[in-house]
Formats: sequence, structure tokens, C-alpha cells
Amino acid sequence: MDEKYSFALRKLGLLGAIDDYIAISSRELGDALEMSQQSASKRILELLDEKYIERDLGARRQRIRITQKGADEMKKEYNEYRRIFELTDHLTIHGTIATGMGEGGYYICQPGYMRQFQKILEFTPFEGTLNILVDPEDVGKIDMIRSIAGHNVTGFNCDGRSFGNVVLYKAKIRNIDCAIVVPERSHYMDTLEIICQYHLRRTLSLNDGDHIDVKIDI
Amino acid sequence: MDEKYSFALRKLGLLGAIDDYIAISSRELGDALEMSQQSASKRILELLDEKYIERDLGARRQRIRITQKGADEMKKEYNEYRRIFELTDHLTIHGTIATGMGEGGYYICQPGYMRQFQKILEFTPFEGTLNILVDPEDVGKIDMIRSIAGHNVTGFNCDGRSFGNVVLYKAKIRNIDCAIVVPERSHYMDTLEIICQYHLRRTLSLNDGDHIDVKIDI
DNA sequence: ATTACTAGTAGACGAGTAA
DNA sequence: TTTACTCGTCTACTAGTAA
Repeated sequence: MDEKYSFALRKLGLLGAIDDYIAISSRELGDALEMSQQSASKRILELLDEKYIERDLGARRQRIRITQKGADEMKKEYNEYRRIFELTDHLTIHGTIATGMGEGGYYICQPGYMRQFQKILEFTPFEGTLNILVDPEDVGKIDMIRSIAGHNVTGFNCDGRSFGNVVLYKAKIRNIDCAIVVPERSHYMDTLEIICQYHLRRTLSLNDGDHIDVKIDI
Repeated sequence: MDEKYSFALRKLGLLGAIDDYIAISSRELGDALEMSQQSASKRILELLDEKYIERDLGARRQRIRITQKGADEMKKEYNEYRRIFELTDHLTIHGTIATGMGEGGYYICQPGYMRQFQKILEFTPFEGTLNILVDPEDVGKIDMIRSIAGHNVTGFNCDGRSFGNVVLYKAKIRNIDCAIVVPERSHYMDTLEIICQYHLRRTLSLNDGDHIDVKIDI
């Protein structure tokens, strides 16, 4: 995101525009940003153009709200600060074992993916995924992980179906090397799909509902 | 802080320039900031001029480190994001009762301060302060509070001594209204000075070393 | 009051280049 | 290789003003 937008978005966020529409004139925003009414008006138009905010231009006062896209960009910067000031070498996500729809296994078995997984992870994944439902208080950490460069796996087409890009994040579960698989294009996530050399569910005797920690290296 | 500096400082922070000097050429910084070598060089000179960074210009490669002043500015922005994304209506700081140097009591008794305290707090403070040594893990919260506008108390001169500006933050200890008193000009802090209508130490039967929570409204 | 256009200007940027 | 100067261009700003 262009740095000039981040300052304006942050001020709007502080005024509460993340949760709801706020009434703010271009003059007021200009004052907050230490710039003229005219420049603030232009900045608003740019933010609208970039779809970082949406606006309800009333008769007297405009009302502004930060969009999901805008909030995502802000979270990216927030997570950068967290990395700077809460520097640790790993991050633990807590969750419970869940049963997926069985789809994950089908996807990761595709040779187009499997070849790349082997190269990145230096092991051959078991042909299935372990699904972990992330505890609500840790869902925010997923965003944080996603803002950190993982290992990109490029998509492909096969038998007329298209398989999109995915990202791998190396992790450990009870000291066993594994990886989190995340589709590049996906939004809100509360479930992690884990691949591993072993059948984790059997190897660790895990059952649905069991608590589990996933440790991600950052 | 000018927004153009925040982007550069954040990138330097991510590269580890908070903890230590890092070797980075103006070309490398330019690449990271998506600007030319020339502009990055200029930006470095500006950051030096503003004392946000310090530099060790070696024969081959310059080494750069973020100063305390630069880190403080970054923390201010970090805390703004925390306010946006971790929005709660109050914040609790944990600490233990400590014995101050008795100086706090002398200062706050000055009529020049006392009059303003009464007006802001709507009570007459007891003529002494309660000192709380903040737990190390909560020291960061103090910065966060300081970045939020408190109530300003203007300094004055009296009997040839000068008493500086201080800031009040309304708080509660075990549901009793009180306030944190912070000198406007002071840096690293691990101790809170509390003023209250009552003699807190006696009223709550507190002894040195007792654990205590201070709840600050934000 | 608003928002946002046009026009003129100051300053930020990168190319060329010196040290 | 570096860093950082000068200088021309072009962007981003504000003032004035319309709607």
C-alpha cells in the first residue's frame, strides 16, 4: 500500500471508521492529517478509488467507513510492528482437532502440488491433511502469519480443473516437522490444514476435539 | 512524525535496526522502499537530521541503527494500531507496591498543581502518592497509555524553583477513583505514581510488595 | 455549510555524475 | 563498488472558487 494512504487510514481507524460509518468532513480530516481541506478531499477520493474506504455522501456530511480491503492493509502494517516489537522466533497457535470435508487430501495429492511440497519441505507428505479449528482468540495470529512470507507453491491446470496457488508455512506439532497449507486466495480463516510426513492423527493418537498447539517459525 | 519517515523506519525495524546496527546500502534500502538509490540516500540523511537513526559510515558499507527517539515514534504508531485493533474500554497494569523517595508527595502538594488536580479529578488528592512498581511485562502498556491523550496540568515557578508540566490519567484501584501522575518530560518509566482522595496505602491496607492492579480508562 | 474542480507553485524524485 | 551532490521534471500540494 502506498504510504500516503496508510496515514489517512490509520487516522480514520482511530476515529472508529473500522467498526462503523463515521461522519467526518474533509476539513476535519484535513485538520487531523495536517493538510488542507482540498487535499483531504482528494485523499478521500483516492482511498475510494483504491477501495480502501466506502462512503455515504449525505446532503450535509459525508460518512466514511474502512472496507475489508482497507482493514486488511492496516492489519498488515500492524503485524509488521508486532514483528518489530514482539520479536520472537516462533509463534504458537492453539486449536482443536476437527474433521475436514476430506477435500484437503484430494487437493494435496495432485502431483502438481506434491512435487513442489517435496522440494520445499524436504519430505514427502502423507496423503491427507489434519484439520485444526483455531481457538477464537488466536484467529488474529493467522493474519499475522499470512503477512509473513511463506513458501509459494504455484497452481496449475489438470484434467480441465484449475488448482490455484497455495502458500506453505513450516511448522511443528509436538516437535514433528509439518506445514500449514493455505490457499493464496482465501479470506477469513479459522481452520488450519496441516500436512506432514506422517499420519499425524494416528501417530499422535489424536481425536476430534483434542487440544493441540501448532508452532510456526517466523 | 512525518509519514514519509515512518515507512522507512518501519522497514529498517523489520531488518533488525532496532536492536543493533545493520549493514544496509542506500541501494538496498531504495529497493526495499521502492525508490531510487538517490532518494534512499536522501531519506537516510533526513532521518539522521531528525535523529531517528544513527549511522556508522564505514569505508565500504554504512551501518544504521534506529535511535531511542526513532523507536519511540514507531511505538507511538504501533500503539495507535493496538488501539484500533485491540479496542477495549480499559486497560489494566499489574504491579507491586513500592516505597517512593517521598518526593512525589512534596511535588503534588504544591498549590500550583493541587488547584488543577482538583478541577480535573473533581476530588482533593491526599497529600502523598502511592508508588507502584510495574511488572516488566506490562511496562510496554505505559507507553501505550502515554500515547493516549491524558489531562494536561501546566507547570509553574514558585520560590525560584520550576515545576514542569505533568499529565494525569484517570484510573481506578479496586474500584476507587484515582489518577496516575506522569511528568511530561520523562523517558523510560517502570514506576507509577498514584494520587487519590484517600490514603490508599492505609485505606486498602497495602504493604510493600503487595500485588495491585491499576485500571485505566481509555 | 458542504465537496471538489482548476490553476499555480513548492518540493520530492530520479538521472547524471563526482568523490 | 560506495555515498551524495546538482539539476531538470513532474507530482502533490494549496489557494481560489464553483456548485
